Amino acid sequence: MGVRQAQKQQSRRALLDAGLHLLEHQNLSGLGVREVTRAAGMSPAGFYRHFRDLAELGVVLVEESLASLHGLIRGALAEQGEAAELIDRTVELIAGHVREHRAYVRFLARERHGGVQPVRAAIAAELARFADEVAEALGAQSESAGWSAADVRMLAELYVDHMVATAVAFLDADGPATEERIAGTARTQLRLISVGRRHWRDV
Amino acid sequence: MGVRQAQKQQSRRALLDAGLHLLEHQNLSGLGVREVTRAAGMSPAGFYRHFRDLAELGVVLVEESLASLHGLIRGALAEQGEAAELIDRTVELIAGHVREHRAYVRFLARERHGGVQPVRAAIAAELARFADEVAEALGAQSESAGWSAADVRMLAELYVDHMVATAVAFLDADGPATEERIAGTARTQLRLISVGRRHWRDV
DNA sequence: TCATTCAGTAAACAACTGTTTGCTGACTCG
DNA sequence: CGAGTCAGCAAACAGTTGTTTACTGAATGA
Repeated sequence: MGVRQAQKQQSRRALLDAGLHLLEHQNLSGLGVREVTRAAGMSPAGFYRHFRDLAELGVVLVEESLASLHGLIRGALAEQGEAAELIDRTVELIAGHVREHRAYVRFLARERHGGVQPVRAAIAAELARFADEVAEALGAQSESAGWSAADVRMLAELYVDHMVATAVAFLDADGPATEERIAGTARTQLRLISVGRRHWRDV
Repeated sequence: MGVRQAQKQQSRRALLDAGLHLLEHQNLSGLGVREVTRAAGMSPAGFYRHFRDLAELGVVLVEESLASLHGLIRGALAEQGEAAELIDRTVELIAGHVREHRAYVRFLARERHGGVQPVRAAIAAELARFADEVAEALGAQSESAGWSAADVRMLAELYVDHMVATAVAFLDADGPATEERIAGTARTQLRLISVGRRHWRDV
């Protein structure tokens, strides 16, 4: 890639970073083009060399956010071991992810039901793909013998929803103490679901 | 109440209604004072006779939203009967509530993690109070014998989170078919949790 | 009845906003 | 080298914004 392209990419990155930073305390629908370019050290007109809209910038941020989340899910599904310790590790994985990608997670939580339709649609589509992935992994496990595809799918959705809810809860933790309380709650809830799963066919 | 006060209340209502209506397709942080007064048929300056801020208006909307949700929870907890049919009725209750209070539910979903801190805090506080209420009701049930207070509390949080997630899912339903699919998923998930609850102490 | 209160107004304020325009100057490539 | 590309800029556009000001006129209550 030439110097020209590299410089352009750098500016684009600056815009995305400035946007992500501003969105930590603000909604996408309340963000302004001038605000972003100012924070990125660029003139307002420059923005349009990279994005048509702020919505377009938002969609790119969604893709980046969910790419990182994707890694998290892959990691959690790849784990092996006893159910209890698997749960512990999953929750710790989520906590770590939130610590490292705080801005992305906050952005996702804020815009998942936010006022910008294309962004909302992008998030919903990606989360649905995650549920597919989790469903596939669950279906391959021995505990799912005798489960219908629909039931596996709803279990996957329950897990994804719970993961998102837990991540969002971690966001608002104001110290290690509350963080541990949230982790404890999440673990117990996962354990409850796991018990339900084990006795699913005894009804 | 005198004619004077009644007229003032009416204007206030008009502002709240206009705000709620505009917030169906928009974020609170993207809303403008002028926009609201225009929709309410009032001059911009009139707004300040009723609210200091748009955030203040938002907090009032939160209180109204959660007052209606409160009725829903009371209703669900008061239900009696077999677990399976109880679940069916609860999910139907949620679906009905979303149909009747669509704008309020959308507003809650949007601002729960939105960019306006006081509104976010108000929602979080009210949801925590709901969890308290649910926890109390659960603790009084015979199925909770031998459960620690902390475990009952986490179960209550799981139920509240799930209720909110289900309500939000209903919002995006684009027809009776998807609505029924969402209801089905919610029912199965609740059934799974209920199975887990029944076998909680067998671990 | 008549002074007082006060919800709502119109007008003005300075400070923004998104977007387009023509331009410049550094990179690209034949 | 020299023509062409194109990222970023300054300036201008016509609107919009939140908030304050002094005001009006209907409801109030002695």
